[in-house]
Amino acid sequence: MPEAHTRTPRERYRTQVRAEIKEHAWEQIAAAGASALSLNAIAKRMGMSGPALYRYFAGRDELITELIRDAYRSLADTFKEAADAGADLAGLAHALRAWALADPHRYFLVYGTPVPGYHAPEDVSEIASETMAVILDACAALPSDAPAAPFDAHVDAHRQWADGPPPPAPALHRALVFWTRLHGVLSLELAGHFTGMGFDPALLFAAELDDLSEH
Amino acid sequence: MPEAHTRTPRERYRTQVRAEIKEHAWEQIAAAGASALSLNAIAKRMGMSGPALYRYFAGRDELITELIRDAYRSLADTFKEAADAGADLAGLAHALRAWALADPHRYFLVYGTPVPGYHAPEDVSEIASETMAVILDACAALPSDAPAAPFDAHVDAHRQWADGPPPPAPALHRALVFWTRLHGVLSLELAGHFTGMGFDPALLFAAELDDLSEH
DNA sequence: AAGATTGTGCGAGAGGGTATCACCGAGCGC
DNA sequence: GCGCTCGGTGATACCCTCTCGCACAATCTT
Repeated sequence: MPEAHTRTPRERYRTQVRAEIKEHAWEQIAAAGASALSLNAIAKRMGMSGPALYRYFAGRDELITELIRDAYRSLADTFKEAADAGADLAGLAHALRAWALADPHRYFLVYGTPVPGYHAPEDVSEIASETMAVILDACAALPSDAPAAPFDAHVDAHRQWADGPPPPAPALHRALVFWTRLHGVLSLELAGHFTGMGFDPALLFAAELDDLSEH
Repeated sequence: MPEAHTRTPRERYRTQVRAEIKEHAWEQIAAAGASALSLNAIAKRMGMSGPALYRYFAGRDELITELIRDAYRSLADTFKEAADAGADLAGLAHALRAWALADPHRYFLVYGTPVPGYHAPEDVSEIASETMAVILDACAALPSDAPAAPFDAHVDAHRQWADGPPPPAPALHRALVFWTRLHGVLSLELAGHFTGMGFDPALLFAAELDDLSEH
């Protein structure tokens, strides 16, 4: 993290404390999950009183939203870095897997059980589409020898995109398949649904990736 | 639900109240998610005092565990019914999708973000393996013209199964692919990650299923 | 039928959580 | 240097889980 060269010392202190709060929040999430995040506990660990944190975050929801935003941002940056380094789909897949394994709770903050009342702010879905754009670019770079499945025709018929021109149907299909298959393996692995089955999830991930490349 | 032919009227009353509590719990989960489940709120809605519920469930954890158990049981029964009705893999897939869409929160109780401290009781993982067994049976019934991927060799080398003889590697591989791919589409759809992309998730699900059948 | 027993619900209360409030004190901009 | 804004605190209200002792009613036993 580069030194935020903010104007006043107060602002600098403020951003610093905010960052420290988020750090403790991540630790707490790693220890007991996002639902057990407690502002009070964070305050106590920082040697502050409970209500003091409300000077920095409007409430628990805002803090969690910020963490979610950071998680999305981190994933998008990871993908962009990999793409800038010339990674193809396999490279992106490995970057995704490494990112997920590095902090499973961060992964679940992005792709885990949604909270019914919660609606992600605008910029979060924007960051999500950044991530999707990287995958789409990698897919568009591939020859489209796919036999034009009925799904592609459907996409062609219903294409509507948040902003900008919609991607070609085969590339979108490929990107969706990439995304959903890898997420399928990763999320079940991280949730521990493969334990006791006696195989290495990494190899199942690799097998799915191979199948994606051949197809 | 068949009338539980319990002996004493008291036992009958007890099971009835327990069932009613669970019903209200499901409603509350549907409204605000599992993390917001409140014994107090359930008690108030049932016209009882807070502590009264502790006569029926040892605590919040036990209630949630019971709900999770019911969810697993419901999924396993759905699969078994479909299999008994002669469903092939496609039939199982549609049964799974229908089950998931009927109550997304139930799906996330099974396959959603895990709670760090929580460990599923023995019988829950047993029910989970019942579900897996149905998929495996359907996979074993298919001709294995797969080209013996390296993953299959790995499974052959490391086969160890909870109980009973381990399944043949190609069938297990097929079952895992079936499971992970459909879960990948379903979980992202239910979590709302496809909203705003302008395509019908059902068709993506169908496309993945087609690919599974061809392969 | 009457007593003993067991199950059931209740109020009180401990302990912890979110969030708001008025109130200080210290550092900052002028 | 002065005023003002910002950061921190204790008090407080309200919610939650969960425990305890007590009262009441239904059941079982004699």
